[in-house]
Amino acid sequence: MARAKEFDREVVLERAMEFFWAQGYEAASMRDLLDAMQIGRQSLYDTFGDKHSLFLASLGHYYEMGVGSVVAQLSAPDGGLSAIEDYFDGMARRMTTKPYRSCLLINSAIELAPHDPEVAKIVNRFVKNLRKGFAKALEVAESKGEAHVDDIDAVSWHLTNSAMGLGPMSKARVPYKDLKLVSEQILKNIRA
Amino acid sequence: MARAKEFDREVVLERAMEFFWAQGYEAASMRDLLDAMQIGRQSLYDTFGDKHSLFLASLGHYYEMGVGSVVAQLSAPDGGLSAIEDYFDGMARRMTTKPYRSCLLINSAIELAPHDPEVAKIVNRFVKNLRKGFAKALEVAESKGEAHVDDIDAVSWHLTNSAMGLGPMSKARVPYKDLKLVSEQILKNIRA
DNA sequence: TCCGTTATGGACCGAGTGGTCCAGAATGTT
DNA sequence: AACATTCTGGACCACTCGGTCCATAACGGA
Repeated sequence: MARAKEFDREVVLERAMEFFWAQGYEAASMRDLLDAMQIGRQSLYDTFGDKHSLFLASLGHYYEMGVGSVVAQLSAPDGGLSAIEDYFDGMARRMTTKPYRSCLLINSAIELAPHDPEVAKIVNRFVKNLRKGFAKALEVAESKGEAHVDDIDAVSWHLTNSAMGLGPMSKARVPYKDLKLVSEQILKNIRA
Repeated sequence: MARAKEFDREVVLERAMEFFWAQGYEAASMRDLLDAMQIGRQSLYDTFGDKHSLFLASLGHYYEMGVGSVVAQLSAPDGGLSAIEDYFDGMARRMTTKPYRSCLLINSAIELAPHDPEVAKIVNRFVKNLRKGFAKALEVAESKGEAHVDDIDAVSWHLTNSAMGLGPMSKARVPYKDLKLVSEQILKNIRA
């Protein structure tokens, strides 16, 4: 054996993810990416491969670190309506404060999915999981008597669509005040 | 006077718009753009200025030719619920057939608005107009007794959010069948 | 201590970018 | 017919892109 890596893979991947999230794929140049990751050029190529592979790794990291747990909370056995409420209000609040970034997966859907089958696959899987999460939360809500949903399939798709809408809305600079109205209206529609 | 232009400004602008629509801003190179527009290099720069100006012109053209009339139909005095229904079903159908392109303005919101104040302004104006269109359609629907809307502000924002959601949804390859469910559910929520 | 292995970062590469320049062709006016 | 004006398209520019190469430094094992 010989010299050990001077950086932690997780740490620099996190930085890459942050940078892609803030800039988008095309707009993020490898040079700026290197700066942001605070890592040597060759080290990056040795560790992650090319730009596209690095992006896929970042997307994976984003899912595991961020979205995964949020979606999981939708399926919590004690969740129901409040889980859905938390999801939408959390999203609305996150998108309209501090770094003003919408969801990396939604961004990727728009920018890359049409030309990039691998990204398209990941995004499609995310959407399906999100819908499943909503469906589960609706079942729980129904069993708790919080809501009466006649067609869980239709309503869960509708909720998924509403979640995706928040991305473009925040990018269009719609303020939290109005996104809050959206979130409340969504809840009102499914409440018993 | 001298030689007349060999092309029609509207025609080549339409082609540019189509190309930006299909490719996105960054992914559309000037060389490919020239091919698509079937125009000489210098002619383009003389007529439209640089790439960014050409894009803004394309976006304007998109609004005037496409979205403008669609939004206008929402405000039609005999519209009401059916206008809203037509809007969503039309969007869902358009996004999931033939060239599979979502709305250029939604795409631009994601790709450019964060870094491009001019685009952000246009997108923001579009969103506000769309919301106004929905509000008007809701008023008409109410006056016709098709729906009872307690909070037009909240519901029109909700509809706007749902409309924006269709963009990412279609890019994520959600099929028409499911988008149709979304569209129906939206209507169900506001029907009396 | 010395060797083999690995990480490192700057030099470098070809390709492609948006944009400019200019010689020449095409046209309306006189 | 001759001129002035304008359009046209290819040559060309500086620059940036993603990616590779390589000499050197840093380290672990024997």
